[in-house]
Amino acid sequence: VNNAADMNVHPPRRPTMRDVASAAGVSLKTVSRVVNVEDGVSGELVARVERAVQALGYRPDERARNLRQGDARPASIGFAMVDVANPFFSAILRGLEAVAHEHDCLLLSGSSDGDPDRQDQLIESFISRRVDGLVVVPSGDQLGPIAAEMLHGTPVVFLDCEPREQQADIVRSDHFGGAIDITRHLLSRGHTKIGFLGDDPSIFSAGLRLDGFRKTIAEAGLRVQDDWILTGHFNPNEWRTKVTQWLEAVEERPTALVTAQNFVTIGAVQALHDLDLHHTTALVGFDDVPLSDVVEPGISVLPQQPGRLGRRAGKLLFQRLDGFDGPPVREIIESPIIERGSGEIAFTPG
Amino acid sequence: VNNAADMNVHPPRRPTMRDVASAAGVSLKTVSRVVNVEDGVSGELVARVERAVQALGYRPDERARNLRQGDARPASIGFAMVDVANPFFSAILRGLEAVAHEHDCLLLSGSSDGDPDRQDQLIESFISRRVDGLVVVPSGDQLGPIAAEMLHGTPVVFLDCEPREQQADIVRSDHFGGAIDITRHLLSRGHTKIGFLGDDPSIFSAGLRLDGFRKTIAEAGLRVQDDWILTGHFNPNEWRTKVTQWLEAVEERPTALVTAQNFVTIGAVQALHDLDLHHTTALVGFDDVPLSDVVEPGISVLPQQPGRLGRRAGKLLFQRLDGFDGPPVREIIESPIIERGSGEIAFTPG
DNA sequence: CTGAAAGCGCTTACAG
DNA sequence: CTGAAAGCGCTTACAG
Repeated sequence: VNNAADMNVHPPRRPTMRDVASAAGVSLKTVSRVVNVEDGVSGELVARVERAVQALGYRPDERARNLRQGDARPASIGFAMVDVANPFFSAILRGLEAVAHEHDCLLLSGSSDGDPDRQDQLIESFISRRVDGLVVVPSGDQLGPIAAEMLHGTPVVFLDCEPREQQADIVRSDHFGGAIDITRHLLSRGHTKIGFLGDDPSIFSAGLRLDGFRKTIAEAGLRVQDDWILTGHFNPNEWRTKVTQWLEAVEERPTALVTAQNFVTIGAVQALHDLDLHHTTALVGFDDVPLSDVVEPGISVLPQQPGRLGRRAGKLLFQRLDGFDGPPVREIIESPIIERGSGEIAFTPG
Repeated sequence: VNNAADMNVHPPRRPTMRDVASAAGVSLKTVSRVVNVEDGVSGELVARVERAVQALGYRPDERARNLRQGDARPASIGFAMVDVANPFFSAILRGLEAVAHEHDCLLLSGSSDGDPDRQDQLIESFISRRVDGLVVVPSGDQLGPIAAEMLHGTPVVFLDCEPREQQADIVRSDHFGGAIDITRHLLSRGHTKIGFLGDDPSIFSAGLRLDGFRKTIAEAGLRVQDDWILTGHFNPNEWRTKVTQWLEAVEERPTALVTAQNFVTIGAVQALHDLDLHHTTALVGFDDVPLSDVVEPGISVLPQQPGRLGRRAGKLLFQRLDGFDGPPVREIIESPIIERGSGEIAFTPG
């Protein structure tokens, strides 16, 4: 009782279940029962333990609990994405968060910045924390540590992509079909010189969108010109600069643009305005963008539904964690183009 | 060697350090040494252990390691915010993520949606995982479980707010001063009927911004009219509707608006366009918004620097975790207004 | 250079 | 209804 000197050492030791037990004069197991609201403890002991918990400010250590519990109830899931600063991903994250919260489960997340190595690190850090499940929007087409982890029975939902040779649940948009729709939309307005601006094609969705573009251009009997294709991983301001430089330098300037992602769309619209080309150059983008109906002309887009993607992926994951054992689910979400003006600018010769 | 039946049981048991030890014919401790790249192990044993690790696909359990290690190296930090779907917060998160990654540390995060109870749950779930530090943008002015946790020596950085009666590191924007600047900016253009649209004032930053607005209006000898103040927690579309209804219903319509947050700005700009008031109603917002220089008129804003806030908060937190023991740091970041047109619309009588 | 024992904070499986 | 023992997967502190 006279260890005041000890008690005042800087970070006062955090009370453990053992401390609560001795303070309440009961066994460890009794404290465990009370803390976990198991029944079969007399009212008096419950009260005594609860008083001790209060007095000491005891909080159970979830790591220790989880360590012994093994595969009781999902305690945490992990989400690996490209860049949380992109609203597309943060909206997915928000959807996942909501589902995880409903299941009283912690959500770990991180951005890979499109770097496959960084992604592998992320996934490994999730795995080393023994997450109960994973949702992944992969960078690159390597599965890295994911495949091995699936062998251990960890359910994985792939978002916005479709890994080869891997049986797993998938939720994604129709990138290929969407790119075809957008490209046809521009072709039907008379454009023959169409540029494509997008993420690095090593990202699954970006690659498929580029494929859809190429295929549609070729099918229209046009040639795909490589200097009309610009890809990379940039933020809106960087895209603005890139696109401006490109439009100024390109030998023959396209009369229409496909922008394959929200940051690209924002940068490209700004670049067109900077060069005063916004009323003559058609543009349709993937992803909706804030204020796109207020800009002149309005920005035509094929919107994704990131919040819905996130919630759906979360639902599927928890279904698996709940024991669902059916064949892999594969959901492909299509969306129609929203016409706001920029995509309906017709080609005018000369 | 003949337990094939056992091996095929559905989720094959994850190999532990003990499995590696027996496969390599060494002790637990030797495996631990190799896995943690401690020296003092003969080349031959290192090779044998590494072979076994490979063969079994062994991955250390970070929870168990962390449990025994106690306060060795920061393993994880937590970030509680209002809403990750808001780019302001996701940009902060991205900044924090970068710093956490530099320190090889896991970042946990979650959204409270402005609900203090939800925030307490979040913080408690972080604490029960024994995060080594916290970064918090609080909802409401209660510290909930944070204060108790700080007593245990867990460093906390408060972001974008300033809790009363709590010694802690703080990084935030100058909400009060910013609101004064914005309001004066509009007053100096001749406006006397100025509306304020913002987050629920129970959120620290929102409250301070409203205070700054009120004070400046009063100092100008004007009366603060309650029906010119609209607050709440909505997304851009909801704000668009709210603002439209409000502008249509309000007895005397303001000629200028202060929008205290990015989602509000987006919704309000859309509402002004919907009602064709955008060329006559002045508007200055907190936070920058995509495409704000492309809209007509351009949207004047007092930009925050969320990425910088996040990185700065992360740096401070890891400084504390590194043992820095100085007095609380208090950084207040000021920004100038970016004039793009909407804020410079002068009041025209009649 | 290598290892056997004890412990981190909790839960499981079993006794009484 | 209550508890003593063993264990989760690792590390620390100590021997040899």
